[in-house]
Amino acid sequence: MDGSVGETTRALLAASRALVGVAVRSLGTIEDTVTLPQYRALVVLASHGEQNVGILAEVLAIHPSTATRLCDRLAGKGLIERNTSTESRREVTVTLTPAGRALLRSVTQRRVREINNIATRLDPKVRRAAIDALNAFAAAAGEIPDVAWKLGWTS
Amino acid sequence: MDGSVGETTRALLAASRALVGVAVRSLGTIEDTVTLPQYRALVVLASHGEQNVGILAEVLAIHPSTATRLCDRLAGKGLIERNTSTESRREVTVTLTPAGRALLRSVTQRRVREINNIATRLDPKVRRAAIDALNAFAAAAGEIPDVAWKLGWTS
DNA sequence: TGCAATGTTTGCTATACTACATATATGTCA
DNA sequence: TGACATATATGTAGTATAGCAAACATTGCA
Repeated sequence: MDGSVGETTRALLAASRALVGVAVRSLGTIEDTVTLPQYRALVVLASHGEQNVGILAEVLAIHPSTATRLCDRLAGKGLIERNTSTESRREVTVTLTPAGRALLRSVTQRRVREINNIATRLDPKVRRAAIDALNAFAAAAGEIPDVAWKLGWTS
Repeated sequence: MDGSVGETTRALLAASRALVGVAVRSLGTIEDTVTLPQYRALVVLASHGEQNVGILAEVLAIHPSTATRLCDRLAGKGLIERNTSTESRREVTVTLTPAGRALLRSVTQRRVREINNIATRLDPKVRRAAIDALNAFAAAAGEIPDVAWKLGWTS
């Protein structure tokens, strides 16, 4: 135990497994409501506000026509709403509906609840140290050009 | 800043986003080789050794017939091998091939590399604290009945 | 006005996942 | 041996993702 990078990496890898597990379980709630690509689209809309179909496609790295049909299904489920853009009548603006927002909220809530659950079990002294360490880590990670939000995995 | 649970949760949530982002990017490498369900199957085989098709189906929570065809595709790609079980000739044992193992290794390596990259940027003192905090977190998380490995997200 | 560029949708095709019902092979027990 | 249970595979069918090509609507500019 010397605080070397290697040891930190090992610890982070272990924490990574745990936190990814939490993230996956939080998605379990909605897996029969929306598919993963659909969920990703919702996350993009939540974090970046309403978008054109084209922008959405670009962000998700899918073909515009695929985005159209993905929106078909999300709209069919009442999770998004399509409106003609106010700026240009050929553009279609996609917005989260209250139901879509609620779905995302339920995922985050579940995630927070579980993380909170785990944090409660930490020794107070360790917990104090964890805050600084984890914030520092998140900050350091943030310096990397972040594409994860594109994939809808970050919330 | 009082070291309360809420603050820890916030920090963990931030770290979670960062680490999940890392995990997702590490999967990006292989996304045109295997699908997510296929990857999950490989992870199960890696972490739990060779399995029957039936057990695999159960662990992945999919129908046995779905597992059969998933194995068809993985075998077609040379990532797994099917053999008649030594115990019973009606059972089929599924094993990772060296190629399958290599694929998983490449994902983990990419993950380690990126985490290492981030860890390097941490202040040595913080890094020291991070090790303890994250190990404690991973340990605390481990006490929860963990189903994440079922989903193939933990490695 | 007419024509090119832009944004979205639709037609088509292919692959994968999914399950249910059924078939086949094997094991087990009476 | 014969009947039943178990393990896997195959037939069939529905849904989602995905991309390419083509149609369509709209914008903007010459």
